[in-house]
Amino acid sequence: MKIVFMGTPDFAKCSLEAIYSAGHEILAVVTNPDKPSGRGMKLTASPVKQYAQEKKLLIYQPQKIRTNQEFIDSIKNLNPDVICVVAYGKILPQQILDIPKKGCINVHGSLLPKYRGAAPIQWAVINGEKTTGVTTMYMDAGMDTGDMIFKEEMQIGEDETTGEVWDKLAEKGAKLLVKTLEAIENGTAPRIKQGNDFTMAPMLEKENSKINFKQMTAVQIKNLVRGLNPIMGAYAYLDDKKIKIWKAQVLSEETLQSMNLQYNKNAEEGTILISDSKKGLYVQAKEGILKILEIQGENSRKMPVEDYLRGNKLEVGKILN
RNA sequence: CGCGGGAUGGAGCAGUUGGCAGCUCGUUGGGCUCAUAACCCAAAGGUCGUAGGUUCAAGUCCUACUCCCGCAA
Repeated sequence: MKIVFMGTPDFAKCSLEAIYSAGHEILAVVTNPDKPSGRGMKLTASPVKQYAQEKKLLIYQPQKIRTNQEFIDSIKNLNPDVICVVAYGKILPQQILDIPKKGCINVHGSLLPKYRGAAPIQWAVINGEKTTGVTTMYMDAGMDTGDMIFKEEMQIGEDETTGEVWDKLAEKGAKLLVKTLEAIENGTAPRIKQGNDFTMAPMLEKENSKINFKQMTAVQIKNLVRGLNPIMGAYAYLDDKKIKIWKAQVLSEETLQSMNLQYNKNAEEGTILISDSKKGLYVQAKEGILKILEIQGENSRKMPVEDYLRGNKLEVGKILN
């Protein structure tokens, strides 16, 4: 089929690669403009653009699309059968949605109608979901509200991070997209209404990455930590210094006690119970103990706690907040 | 020219006004112990990122360069 592909991050690149390999004709690739990013604010091309360049595909990088008639017309002139949108980063106007004869297809990183929005994978992990998946759908004007075509479910491991789930879903999404395109070509693609039983997964704010020991349980903190790995990392303050926690594990008080270690059993939430480069770093949390496995100090790289504690003393009794 | 931090034995850090290069851990050997990730003793391991400069003397001060990292996007 003749396809226009729209997408930006590596998640989208997977899908582009898959449909390209599946032999579809890619008329054009639309991706966000190169943005200054990283240290030194160097202009960086999106993963999708890099792939498109490799394959010498036609690339569009419009700054705006809603009011960009010139861009809309050029897409129209390509006369695509289908437009595939995977994590593009912009909302498409009705005018574009109406262009392809066989519709605009989107790959979304959740089992719709759960987790509509920009950060479905992150929120699924943060909320401690046991399963998630990918969904393909016909796009409409709403935010991830279109009729669904196929879904594929996937388990989230207890210690899996957003990064890991992300990579797996990117693969699954790519395959599902290929399958979806086949079905559309054969005219066998279903249209399943989403219904009203939906939840939202909005873009993550900085505020979402702060650990609140007073309010969150040990399990919630652990889920937050892995949910924000490797995107921004969950942080807490110790003596006005920000420390990020990249990996943590939950222990029950009984488990810790059975380990025969000395510590204050009545400490308030956030208190450092044990800090030892051999035994590890344990912090009191609500409904459990948090064993911190990977940490990052201010202006420092992330490292295993054992390493961190060799050069940085975290005193027992101090409180994280 | 977005802001900032850093480069010191295998790891993580310290090194004050320039004056013998240190700490915690690991490694190796030995000792102690019913036993241990415990304890004791000993050893190995660094041209202090690169190149210049100032100085009797530079990890430390000056200049340039390379590489790494945090924030912000």
